[in-house]
Amino acid sequence: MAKIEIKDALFPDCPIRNILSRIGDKWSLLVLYTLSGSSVMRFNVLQKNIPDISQKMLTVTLRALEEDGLVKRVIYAEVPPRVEYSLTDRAKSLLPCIDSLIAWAGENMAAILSDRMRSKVG
Amino acid sequence: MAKIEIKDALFPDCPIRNILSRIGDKWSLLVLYTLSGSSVMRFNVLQKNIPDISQKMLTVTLRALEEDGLVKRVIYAEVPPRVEYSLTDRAKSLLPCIDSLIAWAGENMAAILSDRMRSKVG
DNA sequence: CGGAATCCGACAGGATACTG
DNA sequence: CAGTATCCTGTCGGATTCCG
Repeated sequence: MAKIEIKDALFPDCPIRNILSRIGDKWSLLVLYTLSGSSVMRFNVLQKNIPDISQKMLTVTLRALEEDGLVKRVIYAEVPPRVEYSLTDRAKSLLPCIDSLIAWAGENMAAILSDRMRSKVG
Repeated sequence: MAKIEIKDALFPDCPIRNILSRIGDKWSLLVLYTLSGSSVMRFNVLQKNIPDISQKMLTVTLRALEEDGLVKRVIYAEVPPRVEYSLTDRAKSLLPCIDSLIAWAGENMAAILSDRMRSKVG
């Protein structure tokens, strides 16, 4: 999952490749979904909602999402510092896609798991 | 992207984590989408349609999708051997999600790219 | 033709320590 | 609090070779 690439090398216009190179990593979709839970969220709240993300990966993921115009980052010049993250309109337009994926998973995951079991046995 | 895990260790019931652990890798979505192009597809045709996939990764990806009940594999006892792959009904029910993702990408990728440019400069 | 097996490099991502 | 900066490891996936 080469998130670094701005465009896919061989197929710069393939939507699947380009979208996967952005949100197909381990954390992006999870961060977007978590952010969709409230209008604005601070760094450490975000981290508490995704307990097993390291702060490095949270930072890296947020920066990448920000570069893609999916997340807005607002820094308040206070002590202690406060940084608030929120979804951009562009990200909000992506939410239905994510939701439909989640809905699909909710309906099919149990069956998938039992299929896995059978394929392990047989 | 730990595709090996049957369930996510910390959140076995989180749909996002489980779905991502399956189709969030480099090739799965691309293979599913390619297969959706025709009712049945042979191994080497599939490979020709995804020129930069190695035959190892095509095999691995197809096996994983088969285990999840997303791809059906039919072997014909001929010489030379023939193996045909097709989407299961479960996979077909996932196609709308994939399509909406692609559609979103089609509408937003250009803007994302230009945002990237600006964030590189500024 | 459609794989399986092996070797191997690159890099995503975790752990830890430090800072404004 | 919200990060950076290193270091280090696991694994993903490419290249190659061999097989029914």
